Amino acid sequence: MENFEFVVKHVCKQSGARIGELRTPHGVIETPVFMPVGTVGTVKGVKPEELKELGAQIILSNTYHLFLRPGDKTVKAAGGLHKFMNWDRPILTDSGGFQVFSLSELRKVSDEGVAFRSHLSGEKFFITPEKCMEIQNNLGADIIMAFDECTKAGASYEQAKSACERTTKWLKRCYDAQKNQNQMLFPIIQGNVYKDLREKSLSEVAPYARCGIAIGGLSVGEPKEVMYEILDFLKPKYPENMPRYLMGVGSPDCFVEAVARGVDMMDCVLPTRIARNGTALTKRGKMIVRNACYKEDFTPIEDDCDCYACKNFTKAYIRHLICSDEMLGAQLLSIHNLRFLTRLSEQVKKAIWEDRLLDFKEEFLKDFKW
RNA sequence: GGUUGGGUUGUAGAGUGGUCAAAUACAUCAGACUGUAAAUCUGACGCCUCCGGCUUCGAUGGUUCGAAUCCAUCCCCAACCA
Repeated sequence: MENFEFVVKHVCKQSGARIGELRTPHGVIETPVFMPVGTVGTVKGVKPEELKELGAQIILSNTYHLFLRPGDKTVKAAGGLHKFMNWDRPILTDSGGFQVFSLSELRKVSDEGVAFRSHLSGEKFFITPEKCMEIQNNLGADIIMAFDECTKAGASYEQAKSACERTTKWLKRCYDAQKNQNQMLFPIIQGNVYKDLREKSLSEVAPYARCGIAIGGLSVGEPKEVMYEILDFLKPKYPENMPRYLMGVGSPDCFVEAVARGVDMMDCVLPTRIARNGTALTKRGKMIVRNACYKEDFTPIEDDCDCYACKNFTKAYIRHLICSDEMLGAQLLSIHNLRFLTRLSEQVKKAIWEDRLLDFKEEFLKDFKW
């Protein structure tokens, strides 16, 4: 795969965390990286130029959502997702595997695939691994994800085992169906909180990994400590020379904890979602800017933040926008929250270069309350 | 000055003898949010020593076992007529 390459630039002597560079057809991604989520081909409330300004290197989109609307064929006709949404940096599309989990009321899983009822119209669709690859080929993201079965927190061993087996079988079918040299397929490890299943899943899935491997089925409701334990368990077992992508994580504390456990890539809806609901990320934890105590607080969300919102607006103003249901409030908080994560990733990278990530983690978590 | 309608817990607005501390909406306050069915959802919203008690429905007085609801007087508001 000459279009993709991952190079480890440095390994933190203190933590084992890595600095890496992942080359893709749309540019190089420096890891560890936080990837903003733009489910339907837009990071809600944030323009592409703003994403670039705040340091987003790659964004996520979703197979299931774009398949339903506007349709992958339409995106293809537009010239692919990059052109359609005017984003020339790398894109990763999730496979719809997470929707197998989150839309559990609207779907039925079988070995052949997943029967979905559209959450928009109720119309029935059947998504197979092959169909999933076809859609993702049409969308044209740089990194595409295997179609997996994600289990919920509290799933029984049997359920988790069955989901793992299915995920492996589906991966083989995805692999056979994926022919596009400009798209890198990431396999996904499942196994819920069961270490033997995680290990088995990893060993079954790793042979299919060419330039990246993903850890799925975490941060779905289990305690953070349990997630950290699984990451610790997996850390020495990954295949060499490829980035590890922890799917759906996370909050700033989880981001730092995961990088310290060898994770290179993460994505999460949290920063943009809580922004729309009136909450800002700060180094002390979350700040509910909507709260009355900021009514006449004419200072920025964070004094030392370099984002557009902090450089130009006060908490009192943003609170006013949020309370007035003005869309600019959500936009400004989204920019701030995403910048918070990209800035955090920059700080983390610096600490790795300096071989002091564990020190940084301790310092960061000392003040950060979640 | 007259006629009519009306004054209900922040606002609007139900309720017209007991099941009413009083529907509902909005506002307000607080919380949640982790591969986005989320610009969504949850809770609180008279007071208290809160599995119980206390004080409320313009004011005062009355009828009644019992009143936000019925009667009397007064105060205020709106529309219209002079």
